[in-house]
Amino acid sequence: MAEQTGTPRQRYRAQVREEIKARAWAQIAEAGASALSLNAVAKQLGMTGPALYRYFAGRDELITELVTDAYRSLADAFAAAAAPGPDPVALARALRGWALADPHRYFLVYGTPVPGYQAPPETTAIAVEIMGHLLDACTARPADSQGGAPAEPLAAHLAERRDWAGDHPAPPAALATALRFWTRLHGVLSLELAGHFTGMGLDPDRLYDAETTALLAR
Amino acid sequence: MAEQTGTPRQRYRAQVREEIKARAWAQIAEAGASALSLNAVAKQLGMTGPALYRYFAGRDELITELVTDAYRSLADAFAAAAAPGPDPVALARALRGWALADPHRYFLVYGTPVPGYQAPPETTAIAVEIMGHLLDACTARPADSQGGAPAEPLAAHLAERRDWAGDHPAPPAALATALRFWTRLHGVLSLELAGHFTGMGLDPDRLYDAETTALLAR
DNA sequence: TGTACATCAGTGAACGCGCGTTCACTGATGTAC
DNA sequence: TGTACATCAGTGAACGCGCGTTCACTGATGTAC
Repeated sequence: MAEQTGTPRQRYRAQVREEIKARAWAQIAEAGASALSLNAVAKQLGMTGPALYRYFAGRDELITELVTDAYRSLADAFAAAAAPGPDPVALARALRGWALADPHRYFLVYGTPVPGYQAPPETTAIAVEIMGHLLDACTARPADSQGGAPAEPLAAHLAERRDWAGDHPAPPAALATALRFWTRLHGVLSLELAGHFTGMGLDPDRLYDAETTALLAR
Repeated sequence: MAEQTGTPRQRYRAQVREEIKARAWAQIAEAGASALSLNAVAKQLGMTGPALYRYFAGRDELITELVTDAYRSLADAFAAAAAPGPDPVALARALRGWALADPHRYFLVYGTPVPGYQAPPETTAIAVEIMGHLLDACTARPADSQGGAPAEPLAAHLAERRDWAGDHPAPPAALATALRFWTRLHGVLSLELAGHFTGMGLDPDRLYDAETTALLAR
């Protein structure tokens, strides 16, 4: 995983940084992001608290790095899912797989904003990358590939504001489909991960599949 | 608002309880639920920390009460929206109005679960009440009122598991529509409130309206 | 290959802070006669 | 109406705790000659 370049000391540094982040994730998984404590992470690594300041400027920088990594991991998951060819269903599965693999990672990115903290600027580029894969898949659909005038009002709005699409040449119909994809899958996912379907006695798997299918039936 | 019954002391107690909760909400709105501090709330009320223990057994009980109140307020908002008659659009507007009026209240109910804490049992009944209004509105739609065999696979699943609907006599088609309503609107809302559309340069209002319209076009 | 030096990971003590919670108490409010 | 008593809201001190962060330091690792 980690690059094997640089001096021994550099490699050691990189390795310890990764270990710190791994422990931090474990701690977040247990008690949520707001409970992340530098001292506790250090103790788990057999170090004292101040030692971590050799690797991160402070708690905020650590969290920032974790958020960026979380975004990055979703982008990678999408890239892997898109590798065989453009396929919305593969992306839908990848999104859910990514979310279920570590719910707290999902929440760190898409859940309740951490108060007083805002995502680092790099995440914008990664978000564009993520949506890029989705737009690829949608554009490849015959139903969305036409560049003609979109029948729905939403597409008109989207034709004006396409910053989120980067410089992707997707036609308005594909933009609309991609966005619907995004909001609807997150709708099921966020309720599922927050445990609301368990309380309702429903099977999230079926609901997610149903939404995916419905999206493509258009 | 508060009942004017009971002895003066009881009325005073109820009043102070309400004040404590109001301050707690303000604090949650500022820094999130995990930052809620009894001492800080007490200080804002011109009291010392231990005084709050006359009113709540501890921090957990206070949060539990806030969660219950949050659920209750949504149920009330739905009841008010449904008063003129069954109308899905009115409920959709009520949901968004409720969420935007106090995003942290939304997050307390539908956002990242507070670690180590789980919603009190009363909330289940309120959730059924909330879905009841939604089911009323959907059942009233001609498209969903038929009791015939549902065309979609989702409706089959829903016909089996209808605990979340309480004893509501909604036909499977209405169950499916209500659930779609619920997940799709939360999809837009949760992304909106977490600030993801701002980052994308999109107008959440338009997206929400589009989803509402699409849901009824069926 | 050996020695002198520089780098730097990690320690331990200390800083000030705020947290939830307990306890014995004061003093005001309400009640009973 | 007045007095004796009970109730109970709120205080102030104290408990132990963990937090993020700083600082001067030790001692191991790597580098230069």
